[in-house]
Amino acid sequence: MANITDVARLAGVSHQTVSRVLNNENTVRPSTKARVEAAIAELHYRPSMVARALVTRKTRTIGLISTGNPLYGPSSTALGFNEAAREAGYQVTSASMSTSDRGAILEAIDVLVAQNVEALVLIASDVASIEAVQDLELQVPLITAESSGRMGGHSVSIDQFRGAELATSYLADLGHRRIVHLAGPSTSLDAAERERGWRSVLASRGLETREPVAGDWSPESGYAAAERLLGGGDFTAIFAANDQMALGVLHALSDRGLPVPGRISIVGFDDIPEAAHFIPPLTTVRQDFGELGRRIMESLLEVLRGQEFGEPVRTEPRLIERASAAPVGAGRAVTQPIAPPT
Amino acid sequence: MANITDVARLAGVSHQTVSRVLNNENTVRPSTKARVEAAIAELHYRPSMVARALVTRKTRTIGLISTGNPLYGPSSTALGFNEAAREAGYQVTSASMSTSDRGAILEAIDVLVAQNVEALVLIASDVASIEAVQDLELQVPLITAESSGRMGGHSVSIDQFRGAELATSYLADLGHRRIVHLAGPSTSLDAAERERGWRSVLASRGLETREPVAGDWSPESGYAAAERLLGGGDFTAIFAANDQMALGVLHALSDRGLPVPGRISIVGFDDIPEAAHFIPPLTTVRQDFGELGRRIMESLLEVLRGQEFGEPVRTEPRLIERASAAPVGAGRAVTQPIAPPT
DNA sequence: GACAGAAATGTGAGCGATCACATTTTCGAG
DNA sequence: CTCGAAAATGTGATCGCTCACATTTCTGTC
Repeated sequence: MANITDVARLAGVSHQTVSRVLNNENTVRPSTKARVEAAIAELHYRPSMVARALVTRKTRTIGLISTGNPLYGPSSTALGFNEAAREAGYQVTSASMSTSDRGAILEAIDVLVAQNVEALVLIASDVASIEAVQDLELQVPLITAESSGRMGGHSVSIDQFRGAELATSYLADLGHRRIVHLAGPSTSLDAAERERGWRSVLASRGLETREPVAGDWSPESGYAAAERLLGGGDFTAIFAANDQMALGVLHALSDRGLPVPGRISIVGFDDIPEAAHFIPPLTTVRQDFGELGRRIMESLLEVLRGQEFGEPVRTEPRLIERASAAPVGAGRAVTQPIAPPT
Repeated sequence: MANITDVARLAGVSHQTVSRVLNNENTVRPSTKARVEAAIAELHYRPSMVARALVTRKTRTIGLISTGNPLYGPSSTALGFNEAAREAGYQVTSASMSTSDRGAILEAIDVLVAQNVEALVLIASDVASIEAVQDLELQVPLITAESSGRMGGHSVSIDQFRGAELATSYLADLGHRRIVHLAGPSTSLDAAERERGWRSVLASRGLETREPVAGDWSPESGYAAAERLLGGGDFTAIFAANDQMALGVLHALSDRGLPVPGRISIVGFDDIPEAAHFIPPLTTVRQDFGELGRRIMESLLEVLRGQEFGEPVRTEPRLIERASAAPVGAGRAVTQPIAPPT
């Protein structure tokens, strides 16, 4: 590979002039600039980012850490972020891991920092991940996609609390008085926010609050949770903390012959691409993950340009009405606890 | 940040000795090694990967390009790859894009190569992406996750053809004689392989082959395709090229009151986490995407160690039996073309 | 305790760019 | 023309490390 000196020699100028052309400083005479560019083209020269990074101390690279399984939400956020970063001229070095192990996260951060990333982004909503980075002394800014506010200004998120309010109010407006919650795992901050939103609406409307049952986001856990919910007493609506669990619920109710929304209404969360084709199509809370990813990059750019972290950026989700929730009494309400199948 | 000279000074040795400790060459006396390590710890020293890369010309970085929407398959593959890479001491710089635009791909490769990645991985199954890289003259090895064999030895994949055979044979063994195919987009190499597998089984068993209807992987397209399929004539089974489209089919059939698998059996492809909770639970072909990602890294390591590309690595998918396919005639077969709803 | 050979450590150059500053060239005004 | 300021270009140091080779310090043997 040719280097800057080779180009300089061929163009008959000094290496510094080549450097000036490379960084298009406008103190180079058009005629020399043309000569240099010709030499660059002839040698197929590409400046070494590594050498440049060594002296400028800028790698134009951002470290992206993501934990947990490759779910639709985080994956979409990562994609949105990645595209926005590339557009802004940044590279993204990603460290993905299926665990949220503190040691693994710190190790990944260490490697990224050693590689001189200019900033870190953490896409993860579980307490373990957030806590792992919370009080870290870092040389570079770190932003999380996290909605509880625990990271102070260093976060960009979709308002999970608001989303849960939307879902729960919608069900309450439909006349449901007993709205149970299928919560996400207790390790998830987003899950906690969603539960909080649900509780808040129930409380403000004076509705009974039954202790929620928690799943782990998977359809399996949704299925299992539905059985526990059904064994636990009377209700007409379920607010599930994500669409996958809602699917499990749909399945469980179908297995028992309980019509949705005839007897039980369901609202999910996320609006995954499948949700519109669940049977029945799922009413859910849509989060624009791509947008979230782009916003993260925007915030990061501000910080990288020297601005202080401002208020946490928080965007609003929105309710998508489909067919899984209906006015209470549209079918017969479940009035008795239902025994599990024998 | 401290540099190698600072450490050397504090430890009372030369920078070269520090370098030796860093690269744990065993020509350093244990006592000096300990002194150096103490100095490293005291200064919180971390060697600059950038400086190291400049001289060794090795960045220990791999460029990962992925195109298209964040589907379960590619995302899982990327995760598996990322974890394997980290374990092997490599970083992953990823360029994800929702398009498969040739220009965008070449641009991304250019940026990655300029950054001195040691290898490139392309996770994409559409013709455009593969063609974009197919005849590229690159300084670094490039591996694709691609099953058609178009990339020669430079690919690692799950045998899509075999998976389709599995699905189709399963339906045929169940007694189905008219098995239609809901294909993936014509731009997808994987889709082409799946269709080829379906055709192959049909041909070898002397079964009628109806022209498949193509979707775009989305549940919406599955729904629409089901309607076209139903309008097109008689059949008792559908092999859908992926689970999401199978979901759309399930939805369409449910809307028409056609029982699955009573009248129509369905087999999908991928085994996404939701598939087990579709109504009915979907019989499908499972691909181990995480494994695929790890295999890609394995192959890459061999190449990076100087071995030649060998035969393309090809792993087998496997059929997961659930409830969406049943022996023909378990319900009444559809004998007349069904008019679309008015 | 002298010596050779091995083991341990040190020295200076160089990777490929940018930075700070020095030097040369150009251009317009008098 | 000459002069001086502005524009254009050049020079050498430097970023933080590894490489190649030089030098010093240990060993063990006689």
